[in-house]
Amino acid sequence: MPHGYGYGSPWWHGRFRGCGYRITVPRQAILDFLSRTSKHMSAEDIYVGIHKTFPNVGLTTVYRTLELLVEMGLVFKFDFGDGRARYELAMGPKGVRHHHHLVCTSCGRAIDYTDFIDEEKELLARTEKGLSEKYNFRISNHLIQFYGLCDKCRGK
Amino acid sequence: MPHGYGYGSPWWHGRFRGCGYRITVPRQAILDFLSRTSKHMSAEDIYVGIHKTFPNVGLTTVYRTLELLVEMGLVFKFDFGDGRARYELAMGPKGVRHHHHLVCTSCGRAIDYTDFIDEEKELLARTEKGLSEKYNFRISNHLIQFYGLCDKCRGK
DNA sequence: ATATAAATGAAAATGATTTTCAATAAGAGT
DNA sequence: ACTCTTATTGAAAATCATTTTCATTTATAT
Repeated sequence: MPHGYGYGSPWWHGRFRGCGYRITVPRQAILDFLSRTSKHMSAEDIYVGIHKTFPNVGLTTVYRTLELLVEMGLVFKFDFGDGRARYELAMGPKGVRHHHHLVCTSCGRAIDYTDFIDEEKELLARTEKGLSEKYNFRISNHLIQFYGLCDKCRGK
Repeated sequence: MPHGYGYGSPWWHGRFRGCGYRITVPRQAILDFLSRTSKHMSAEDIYVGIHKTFPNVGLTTVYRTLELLVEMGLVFKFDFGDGRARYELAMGPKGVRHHHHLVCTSCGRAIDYTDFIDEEKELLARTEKGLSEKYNFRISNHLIQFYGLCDKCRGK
């Protein structure tokens, strides 16, 4: 099997071992679950999602694991303004899934978009460089979100 | 006094009256306080800030007023990732204060920046147009934040 | 197989924000 | 100015996502 991780250890085992973190059932369950969806999941969504298969993984552990994954850079954490954080796998075997969000201020739905990323990337790189120098900031990340009304909510 | 609103009713009275909202002491206090600062204030910051002069304005009213002001578009609400919302006056007599933020992931400090706004504006306008059409979204706003370590937090 | 420290789950704590509800006050009409 | 109507308010209680505590379990180095 050239490329792909169908058999053998999942690709992220090395990252864990390298950081001295243990590979546990809840962590595998959560990463596996996240890798099977492209939606924006809340901690509770994930808890519910794995509960059928792993009934003894608690919500606390989901929160703790997500915090760890965010800190490791494996997961992105977003705030769409409804008071609960959303999580998404940052990258898979194929690399970083770079995208931004269109958030509906009425129903809270968030749509991923990857359009215009190339021009955007170029501008962002320049902006980051300029800002880093001017404010002596080490920029590691950015967030772009557009807000508005989705097609369903437009008709009032 | 040509231009400026030093005497007479504050500029936002009309907006309130037009919406059928009453002009009350707490609302005046909060708007006045926000117009005197350029910092990013939490609801409690505002509560504390006006408490000396207006000891009988409660925290509940601060939250309620901010919600109203955000809905009216007079105030922007931001999330810098520390669990408490921050508020800023959206515009003054001089117009919209368009800027974005550099957020330090270590100390939580947020720096305003207005650099590169012109190029950015152009790209954003194009992106908004494209996204609006493609996803049938009515975009009304956007958020851009850069995350990293500020000068003070860089030296670990 | 064993030791040891990391990881876990349940319950309790936290803390920002919201809701409830009776009391107050803004503003229209007089 | 006075009255009426209803929006607005403040205090206390409720909510709810997330975090902390702590005794127990488990991954993994030995």
